[in-house]
Amino acid sequence: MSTLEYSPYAADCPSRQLLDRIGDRWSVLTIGALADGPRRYSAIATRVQGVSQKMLTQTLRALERDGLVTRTVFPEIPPHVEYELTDTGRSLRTVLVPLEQWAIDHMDGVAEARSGYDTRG
Amino acid sequence: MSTLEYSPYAADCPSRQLLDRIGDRWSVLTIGALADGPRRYSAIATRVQGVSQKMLTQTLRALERDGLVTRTVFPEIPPHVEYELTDTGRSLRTVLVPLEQWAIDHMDGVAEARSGYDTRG
DNA sequence: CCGTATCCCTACCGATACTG
DNA sequence: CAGTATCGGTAGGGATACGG
Repeated sequence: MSTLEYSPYAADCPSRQLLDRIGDRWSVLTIGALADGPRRYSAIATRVQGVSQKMLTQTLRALERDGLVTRTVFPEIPPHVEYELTDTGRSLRTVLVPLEQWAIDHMDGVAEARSGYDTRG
Repeated sequence: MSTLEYSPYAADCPSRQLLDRIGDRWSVLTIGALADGPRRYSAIATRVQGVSQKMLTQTLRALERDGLVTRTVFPEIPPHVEYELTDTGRSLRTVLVPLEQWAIDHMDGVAEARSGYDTRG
C-alpha cells in the first residue's frame, strides 16, 4: 500500500467523498451517456434506461456542481438544454470505460458464481 | 454508441446489476483493502475507515457470492478468517486502480468547482 | 421541452447487544 | 476474533402533479 497522506481509505479524505459520489446509482451511466458529445436532456433520459426525471435532474446538477458537466440553455421555445462533459469529466470517463467493459465481460461469470453460491446455501 | 446487444444502459442487463453492486458504498474500498494479498477480517476493518461491522460482513459476503473474494476459515481458537481476491476480483481491481487515482488527482479541483458553484448560488 | 415541488415508502445502514 | 440479531433513524428515490 502507498504511503500517501491522502487516500480514499481515510474517512475524511476528499477523495473518499468523490468516490462516494461517483458510486451513486446514476452518475456513471449519465457520464457514459455524454461520452460521444453534447446531448439534450431528453436524449440522456432515453439512453439511461430506468432513470426517473427527478434523479436525472439531480444527478446532472451534482455533476455540474462538481465541474464534470456543463449545462447550456438555448433561449428558444420550446426550451432546449444541452449537457456536455468538461475536460475533467472526460478524464473521468476515460477511467470508467474499462470498468464498464469489465462489467460486460464478467456478467456471465458472476451470475454463475451467484447461483453456485446460492445452491450450496 | 456501440450496437452491442448487452450494455449497462439497458435496465435489465446483468452488467447493469453488476455496476449497481460495485457502486455501493463499500465494495470498491473493500476490494482495495485486499489488493496486496489475503487479509484477516479485523485487518480489513482497520483499513477501510468508517465501515461498520455489519456493513463489512455484508459486503464481504456479497463479494464472495459474486466470486470476487474467497473466505477461508482456520479452525483455531480464537477464530481466524482470511479473505482473498479471486482472479476475477483481481481483474476488477485492475480497472479500479485508475479510478482511485483519478479521485486523488482531482479531489482539489472538484472541491474548488463546488465552492464556485455554491458561491454563485 | 425541461424542469420543480410534494408526498411517501422502503431499503440502507449505523448503533447496540449478544454468541461460538 | 469474527461474527449474528435486532432496532430504528434517515436519506434515496419513485410517482405524481404542476410550472416557465
